[in-house]
Amino acid sequence: MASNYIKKCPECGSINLMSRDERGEIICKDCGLVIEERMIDFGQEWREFDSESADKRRRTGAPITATKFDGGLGTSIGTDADILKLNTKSKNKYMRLQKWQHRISTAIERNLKLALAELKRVSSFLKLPNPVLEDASEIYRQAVQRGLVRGRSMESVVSGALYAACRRHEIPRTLDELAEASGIDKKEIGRTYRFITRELGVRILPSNPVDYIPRFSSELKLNAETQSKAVEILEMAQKAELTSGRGPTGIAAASLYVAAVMNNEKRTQREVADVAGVTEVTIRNRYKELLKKLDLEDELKKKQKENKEEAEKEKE
DNA sequence: AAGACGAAAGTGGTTGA
DNA sequence: TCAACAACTTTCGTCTT
Repeated sequence: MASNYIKKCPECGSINLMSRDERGEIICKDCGLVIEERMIDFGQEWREFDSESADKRRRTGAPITATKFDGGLGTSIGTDADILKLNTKSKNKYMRLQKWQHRISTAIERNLKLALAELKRVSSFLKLPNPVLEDASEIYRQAVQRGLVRGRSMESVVSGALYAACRRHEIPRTLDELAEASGIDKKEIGRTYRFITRELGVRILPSNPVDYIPRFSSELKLNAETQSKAVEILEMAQKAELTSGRGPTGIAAASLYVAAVMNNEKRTQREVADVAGVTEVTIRNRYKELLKKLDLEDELKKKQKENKEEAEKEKE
């Protein structure tokens, strides 16, 4: 659904892989800036978390925003006017029900308010675009309604929802990044992520290593050619079925490493490993496979030779 | 001296009986 | 529920630049 292409981001300046997502937005995968919006009405206006301003700002009902605890819809048990018409006995009954409902909904609302605040905090820390935040809110809301939060901390469910939302929008952050941003243990996030996606039936595509390239690339300050090269290598690797079953970050990192060496922008394995959150060993393994299976050895040597020659020319 | 390489042992998660 | 298993990590010694 998402098509990728290279473009320069006016916000963070990084020459970057942009993605047009299912909402028609073009998003910088590095800083999360929304470059172009073609859709009529998503995002923007709903900055509210209190129900007072909500009614004023929202248009006729739809679209239902996920950042409000019940999406603006709700069931209430009778109005005051209704109740006045009833006899005393029934009145008491309905008032009890109203009270109950009030108790339940305020409890959920309180929880959701807190959660949404946390969600916003973490997502802005990670510079995630608005659609992801919306999606995560929706996931969290459903999780609460299904009682999946019980026995888990709110924060971990928030992180899990965010992680899932990132994956869905193909702007993945690693579990490590989520862990750092939220202060929740990586394993815990992974666990709740698996749990809630399973319980809610959220369909997640296996994450695509290509999605990691732009961010790693800009963090390593590699130029656009190197980045394209890395994507190229990655696509070849996918065709050669080198990618299945491996950690996507490792493969992305290895492709980037090879591409960097080829383009005379060499980074050490350590550097690449650090930004990708894997070890040098993993990079080495993937990198060895890439060279072997894709017959890149010759190309690599050739490029290195060229680079050397250029370096000598410079000296003169 | 730093980076690259590879072997060996350990960890956490998945899978299948 | 347990054991086998694959991917990844940690650690460490050796080779290369």
